[in-house]
Amino acid sequence: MSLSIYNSYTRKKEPFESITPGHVGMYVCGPTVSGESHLGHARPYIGFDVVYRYLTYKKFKVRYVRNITDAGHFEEEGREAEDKVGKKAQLEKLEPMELVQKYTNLFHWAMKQFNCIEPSIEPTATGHIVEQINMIEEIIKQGYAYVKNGSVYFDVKKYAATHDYGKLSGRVIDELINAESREVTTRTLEGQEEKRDAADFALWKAAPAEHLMRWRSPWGEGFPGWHIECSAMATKYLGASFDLHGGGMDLQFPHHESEIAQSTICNHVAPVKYWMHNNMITINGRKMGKSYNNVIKLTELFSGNHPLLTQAFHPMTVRFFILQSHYRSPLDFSSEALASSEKAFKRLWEAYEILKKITVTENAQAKDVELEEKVKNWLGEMELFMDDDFSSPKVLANMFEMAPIINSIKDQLIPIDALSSKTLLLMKERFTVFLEDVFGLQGAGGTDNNQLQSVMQLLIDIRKEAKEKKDFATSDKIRIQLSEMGILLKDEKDGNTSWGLA
RNA sequence: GGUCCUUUGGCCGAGUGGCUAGGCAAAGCUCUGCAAAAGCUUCUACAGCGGUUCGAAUCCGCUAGGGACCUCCA
Repeated sequence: MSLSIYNSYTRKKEPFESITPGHVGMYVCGPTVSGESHLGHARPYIGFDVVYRYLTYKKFKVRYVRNITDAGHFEEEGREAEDKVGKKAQLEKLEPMELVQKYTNLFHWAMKQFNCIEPSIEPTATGHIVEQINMIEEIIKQGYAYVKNGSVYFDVKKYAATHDYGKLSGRVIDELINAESREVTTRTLEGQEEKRDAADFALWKAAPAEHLMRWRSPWGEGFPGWHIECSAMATKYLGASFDLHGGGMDLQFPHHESEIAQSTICNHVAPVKYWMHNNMITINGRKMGKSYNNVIKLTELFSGNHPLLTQAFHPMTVRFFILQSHYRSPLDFSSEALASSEKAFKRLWEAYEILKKITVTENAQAKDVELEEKVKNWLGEMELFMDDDFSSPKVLANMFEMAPIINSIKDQLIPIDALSSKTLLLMKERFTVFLEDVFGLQGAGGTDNNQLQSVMQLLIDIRKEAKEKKDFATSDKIRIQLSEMGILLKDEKDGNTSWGLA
């Protein structure tokens, strides 16, 4: 019953032992709010939400920190950022915080749609400029950074001489330093000529005159480099050394590698005990990303308004789709795959709804010992699977094994006393814990409206009367028209009729 | 060019030495006024070649395909 986590740093599954017993410090790289979140972004936030939920279920007190990257050179697509100071009226100018606000709100909205629990602390980069400057000063003091033309760079070569730079991402330092490989790349790096070495990265960048986001620093006006914010905020809220750091695989290098270097120099200790990296969501086998021009934004996904989508998808379908694969495996998106997840989720959730309604008699013994054992085994495995590096697909598979049993109990194909009352109660409890508490899933339909319930019951009664009178024209009219409205009637074995959203 | 990963049935996806993953789709059956839902059954795959082993989808090698990172990136 103890949790193991695959640590990207050691490339091994390791037993999870938190630094402070009973407590976990967890940091996840949050969004850059210069644009709208897409399906690819959904993976880490849902994946680590499940990690957070599971740790909480395991009785850890978790401090979950997820930043908002709101500092940098932001421009909105289709809106010119050029801002010759004073030439335009205040309101005509692009205000970077306007973008930040807009996309932060949108991100929060999406997280709510996905039923992701809010982090304990959601610090912004712009709110921690002082901490970042302090950290950079400390790195300079330690002799691992140098100032050039108002910018500050981290001295990777010096750091690599005594530290294992490149270990997390499996990089060979010599290659990075000599950087011959860069000949292959097409893009030229900004400020490259200022660096002592190509592998060095910026801690602070001097702001050009037209740059809107700028802060005063000991080195002149500028803005923080991309990597320093995470180091500064993680240190501030989780301490020099904390338990878990999560993010997408694509952040391993250079972002997380640099984070390790900065924090190690400042705090004289490795910042993170367990590094976790989720794999990418691909589309036609290719990573979803801005530069590939293949992104599906979350708003498009929820509305179905995208050429690659055949329909709209409910956030819970997306959540379920993501949980159906292991977080370290690549996950290929297609409208078809998502549609199949939608059906699967609906089936599982309906079985769960039925399970919740099953009345358990007290202290009944199992009549079907073989089935009893199977069910107990499936239920017992669920936690073991999650303990094994969060194997959510296996937990779901076990639940699907039990779905036909639940449905059969309802239809009395399996007598309720086949299973002991103890096992039935355990099944109810395990389903609730895993589906709702750990996986954070919710029913997709809003069918719990009392008035709607009453109206539906009335229609069902009328239809039943019509059927009894063999007035099938009326009964079919009710069924077919409801179906056109997206409501499905289900005639059940016992003569009752239930309904649900299609 | 370097580093690393990956290739599972019509589709999506678990699985790392021996035992049915699971889902979707499809087909048949049961139930049903018809249908849907539900239940039962069928579909038994691991890129290719070679090796290790009593035994390999699972380990090793080679070949072929795909991908990620090396550059903003979840």
